[in-house]
Amino acid sequence: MTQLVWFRNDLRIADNPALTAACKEADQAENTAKVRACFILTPEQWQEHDWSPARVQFVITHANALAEELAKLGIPLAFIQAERFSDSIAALENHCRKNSISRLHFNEEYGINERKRDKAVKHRFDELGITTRKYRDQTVAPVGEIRTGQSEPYSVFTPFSRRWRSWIDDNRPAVYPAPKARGDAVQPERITNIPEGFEDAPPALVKTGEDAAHSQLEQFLNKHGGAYKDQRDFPALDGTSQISPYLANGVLSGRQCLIAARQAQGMGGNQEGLVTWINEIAWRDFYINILYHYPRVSMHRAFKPETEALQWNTPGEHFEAWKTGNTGIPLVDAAMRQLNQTGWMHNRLRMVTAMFLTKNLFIDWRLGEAYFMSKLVDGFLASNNGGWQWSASTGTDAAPYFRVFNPVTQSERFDPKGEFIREWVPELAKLDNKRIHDPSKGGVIPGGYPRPIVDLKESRKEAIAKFQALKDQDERNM
DNA sequence: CGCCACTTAAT
DNA sequence: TTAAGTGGC
Repeated sequence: MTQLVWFRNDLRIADNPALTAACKEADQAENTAKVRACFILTPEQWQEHDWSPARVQFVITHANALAEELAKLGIPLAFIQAERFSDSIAALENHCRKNSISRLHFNEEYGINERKRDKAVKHRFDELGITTRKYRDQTVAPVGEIRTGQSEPYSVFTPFSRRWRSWIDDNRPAVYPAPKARGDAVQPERITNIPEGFEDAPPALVKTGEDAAHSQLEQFLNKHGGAYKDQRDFPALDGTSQISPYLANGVLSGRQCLIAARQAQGMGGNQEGLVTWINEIAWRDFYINILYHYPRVSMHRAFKPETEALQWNTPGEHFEAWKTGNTGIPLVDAAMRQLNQTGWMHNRLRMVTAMFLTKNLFIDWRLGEAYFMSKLVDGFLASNNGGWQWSASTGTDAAPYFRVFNPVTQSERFDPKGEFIREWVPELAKLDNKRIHDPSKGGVIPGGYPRPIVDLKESRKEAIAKFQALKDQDERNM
């Protein structure tokens, strides 16, 4: 009787329902019952899902750290090589045979390919007589639980979040207990090579390991949590939690974040900041639920089907300028350079750059979504897709199409002294606080910095007209 | 069915 | 302040 925990998007020991359950089942069996673990490397699949080198290196580093910590508990973690999800089924089967596995435990993932893979594994393992058990781990309120009065999924955030908060008050989620040592420590396995194509990543953004993740979380809640509401929109400030790489790859769970934040609230301090931050955890749960209820969003389809008729511009020089941070709009360029150089972008700037690509350049949101994934260390399908579709007005709870961020206005509001711009677009560093937001407006543009590649006013008007035409078309069809 | 509220922009 | 719009109660 050996239990196998299959780690995927949950690279942690604490608060891990699959791991806790496997250990419990082993404890209830005879003395010799063992717990093993595995992680499957599927680099070709990662490539296909646009995983960034930064993310792959983060995952490998943290899988190694996980193997080390599990080894101390007497739980050996095996690394299994498979190119794609479809190969991982046979590889897993082979591993289970060699290690006389009787039960397989894993936490659910909600992308369409992940779901297909898990279904195929269950089907095959049913034939083999190996029990599979899956757990709803990724959200604070188990995915699918939060529904309207008519038991329908929510498609708008605000009512979802109200229901979510009351669910939490009623259910008081707790973390799953971390398992105790199950015997002598074992020698940990280790991945030593970075898969081909993922070698070239920016330096690691955060420290490695679960302990480091928890310190980062605690430090944020204690030092910056209270000011979060007022500071989170200013990219030059250290106002955000910076835990997204951990969260996106399961080194921290949403539950742990929520419980830690509520604890910090209980200890006094500014409540409003933490309320706002908890709302961000709700956004994450919301988008995971959307992915779960509407699989089309992970099949490159718009949440609002009628927006599929939009004729996006062919991506050419404009798309290149956006990617490389050479649009002539300082805040957009600063943000894109931050992304390219660090694998991370401030959240407000994700909205600003996404709106600029989809509304001002009128380039397909799918291209932006894929580009972000290919660079972000915290690239997470549900949130990235949700955010892009929100910005493009093709998604749930979309920004009304006539509301287009003006990137220069955003710059004046959220980087008033141009500090963030100066850091990432050094050629503009000498401009004064007024001119730095739009150097093309009067005066000489510093050498090498481009003029804006589009007219903001004009392009905004055109985008709104295209959405308006779509709406008129829709009404004629009714 | 009428109303509230909205990761907000433009005025 | 208002509102080119609208989901959910």
